[in-house]
Amino acid sequence: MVTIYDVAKKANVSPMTVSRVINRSPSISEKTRLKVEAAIRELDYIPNKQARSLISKATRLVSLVIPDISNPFFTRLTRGAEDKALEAGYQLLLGNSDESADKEAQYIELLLSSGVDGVLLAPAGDGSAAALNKLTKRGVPFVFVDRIAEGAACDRVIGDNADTTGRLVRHLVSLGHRRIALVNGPSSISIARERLAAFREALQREELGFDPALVIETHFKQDNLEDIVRQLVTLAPEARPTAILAANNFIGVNTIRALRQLDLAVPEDISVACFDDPEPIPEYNPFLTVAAQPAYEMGYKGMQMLIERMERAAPDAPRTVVLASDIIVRRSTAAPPSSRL
Amino acid sequence: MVTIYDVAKKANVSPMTVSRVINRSPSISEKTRLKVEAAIRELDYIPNKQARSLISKATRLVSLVIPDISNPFFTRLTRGAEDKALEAGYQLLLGNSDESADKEAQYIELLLSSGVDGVLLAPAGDGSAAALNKLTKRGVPFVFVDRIAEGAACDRVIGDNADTTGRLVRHLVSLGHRRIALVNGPSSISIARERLAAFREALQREELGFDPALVIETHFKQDNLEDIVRQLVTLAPEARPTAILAANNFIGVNTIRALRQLDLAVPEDISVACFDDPEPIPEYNPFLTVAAQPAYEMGYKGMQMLIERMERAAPDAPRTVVLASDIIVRRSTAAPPSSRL
DNA sequence: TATCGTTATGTTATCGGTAACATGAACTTA
DNA sequence: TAAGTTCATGTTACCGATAACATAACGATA
Repeated sequence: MVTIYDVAKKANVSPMTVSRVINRSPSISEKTRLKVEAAIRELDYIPNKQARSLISKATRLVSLVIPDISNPFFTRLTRGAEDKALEAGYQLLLGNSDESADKEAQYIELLLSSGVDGVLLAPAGDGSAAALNKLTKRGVPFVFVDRIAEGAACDRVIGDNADTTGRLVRHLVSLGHRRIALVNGPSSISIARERLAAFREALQREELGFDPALVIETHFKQDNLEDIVRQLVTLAPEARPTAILAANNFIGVNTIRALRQLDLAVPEDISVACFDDPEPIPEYNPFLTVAAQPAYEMGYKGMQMLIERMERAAPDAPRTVVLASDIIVRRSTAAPPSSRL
Repeated sequence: MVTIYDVAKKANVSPMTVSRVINRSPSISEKTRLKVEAAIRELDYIPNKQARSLISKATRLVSLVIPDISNPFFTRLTRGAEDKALEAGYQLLLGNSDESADKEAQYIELLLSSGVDGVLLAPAGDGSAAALNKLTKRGVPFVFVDRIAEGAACDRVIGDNADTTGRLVRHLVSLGHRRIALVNGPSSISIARERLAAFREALQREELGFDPALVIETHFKQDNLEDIVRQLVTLAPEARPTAILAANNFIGVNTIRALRQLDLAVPEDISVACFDDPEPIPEYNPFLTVAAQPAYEMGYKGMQMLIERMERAAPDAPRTVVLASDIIVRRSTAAPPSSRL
C-alpha cells in the first residue's frame, strides 16, 4: 500500500508537506506543490480514509435504513437520498429492516461501530426508539423520512397523510361511495396511525359513519390478502364496502389480486385506491388510482437535512418538512354498483 | 468517545487485556474477562472500526455497484447481495452507475479511498475495464453479476442468455411468428451482445432469416420508445414484425406503452415478450410474457463468490456461474394476426 | 525449595494520517 | 547589516486499536 511516507520520500519532502498539499493548505509553494502532485500521480497514491477518520472522527459515511427496498416507493426514496449524499461527498450504507424493529436495532448497532456520521431512517415502528437512543447518546444525528418513531425529537420529512387521505376519501365519495373500507398497515407505524385518524376525520367531514368493521390492519409488505378481503366482501350487503382504500402500493396491488381470486371485478364490483405508485408500470395499463407521494424528494430532502445536522448547519430545534402528494385517478375507481343500477 | 483505554482504567487492567477480551483470546482468566465485560457494558463501549482497519487492512465493507436501482431486477439482486453480505458480517455500500461508465469510474475511485474489501459489480459497459484495473492493482477483488466487462478475468454470475433467448424465440415461433424484432440494449453491454448473438442463432435454428432492420438498439433504462417502435411497425407489411422481443423489463414495458400510443393492441396486433419481470405487479393483471431471471440468487451467489475471494477461500482461476431463467407465458404473446384470419 | 513450564497480563511500537508546535529561509525595515 | 516579520517546511506526538515481544504469577516437578 502506498502511504503518505512513500510520496514524501519520492518528492523529497516531509509527510506533513504531502498532507498539506492533499488538503490544499495555502502555505505551500507552487514549486513543492507541483513536485508533490507529481509524486502522488506517479505512485498512484490514494489517501487512507481510515487513518484520516481516526483523527477527524468523521467517516463521511451515512446510512439509509428502510423497511423494504423491494418496494418501489423506497427505491425512489433511496435514489433521492443517494444523489444528495454523493453530491455532498458522503457515501451511502444501505440497510433493510424488513419492517422488523429487531433487525433495525441490530443494524443500528452495526452502524454505531462503523462510525457512520448520520442515519436517515424510515423506522419500522415505535419500537425503534430504544435503538435511536443509542445513536443520540453517541451524538450520531438521524432524520426520519416517510415515517416517525414516537419519542425521538429529530428532523423529519413526511408526507401529508391527513390531506392526502382526505382527498382520496373525497374522490371516492364524489363517485358515490358511502361505505369505504381501509386496509391499513400496522398501528405501530406512524403513517398507519395518521392515515387511520385522517380516515375517520374525512368520513366525519363527509358525514359518513365510521364502522370499525371496515378497518383492517395488515402488513405493508407483499402479502396474501385473500382472507382479509374476503372478510370485507362477505359482509351483509348493507354493511359491505363498495370501495377499498389501501394504505400503500403493495396492499393496493394485493387487494386487487385478492379480489380477482374472489371473482370480483375492479372497478365494476368494487373500487380500489391506494397510497404510493406501484412502479415501474404505473401507466402501461392504467389501473390503480393512487396518491403518489414524492418519494425521490423525500429521500433527497431528508438527506439534505441530515447533512445540515451532521455539519452543524441546522438550528437546534427539530424541523418538520411535509410534502404533498398527487392524486392520480386511473381505472380502479368508479361509481359503486348500486348507483349504476 | 469511550475508548479501550477508558475500559482498561475502569477494569483496572491494561488496554491489551481489554483487546483480548473483545477478540475472545483464549488466554484470559474467567475473572478478568467478567471484570472487563462489566466495564464494557457499564461504559457502553463500542470498538472503533477505523482504528482496527488501520492495522488489519480490512474494513468489512463491500460495495454493490449497479446501473439502476429503480429497476426491480436490480432491486432483487440487491436484496440477495445484502442478505449474503450481512450474513458474513460485511456491510453494503450502494452505488448507482446510471448505466454510465463515467459515473461508474468515479464511484470506483471513491470506493478505493473508502477501502472497501471487495466490489460486486454489474458493469455499465466495456468501458469499465480501466476503472477495474485500478481495483486489481490495489488488490481489491471484484465479481461480475448479470453482466461482464471484456478484459477482466474474474468470477462472474450471469444468466443463461443463449438458452433463454432461444426459448423465448421458440415460444414466439411456436405461436406462428415468422418475423420477430429485437429491441436490444446498447452493444457496449455484454448481455445485449449475447442476446443478439443468441437471437441470430435461434432464428437460424428455426430456419428463419435474419433481418438487420428488425434489430434496434436503445437503452436499458426508462425511455420513450415511440420513435423506435414506429420505425418497426411502419415497415412494409411483408417486412413488418409480428412480435417484439425486448431485451429487458423496462424496454418491454415501454414497448407496450409505445404500441398503445400508436393504437396497436397487444397481443392482437403484435406480440411482446421480454427479459426480466417488471415487478412488483407481475401478475395482478397478467400481461408481459417474460423470461424471469433469478435476480435474488444472482446477487446472493455473486456476493458469496466475492466473499470467498476476499477471504482467499477460492481457487485462483476465475469461476463462472450460469443461472437459468423461467419463461413465464402471460397475455402479451399470442398467434400473429395473419394466422388468425 | 529451586527450577521449569504454563498461563495471564503488561509494554512498546506501529498502522497512516494530521494538529500543534518548532525551525529555517527569505524578505523587510530602520 | 542586525533585528523583526512572514512564509514554507519539518518534528513530535497522538488518534484507537493490536502484533510482537516481555514479564509476572502460578503451579508442577524433582
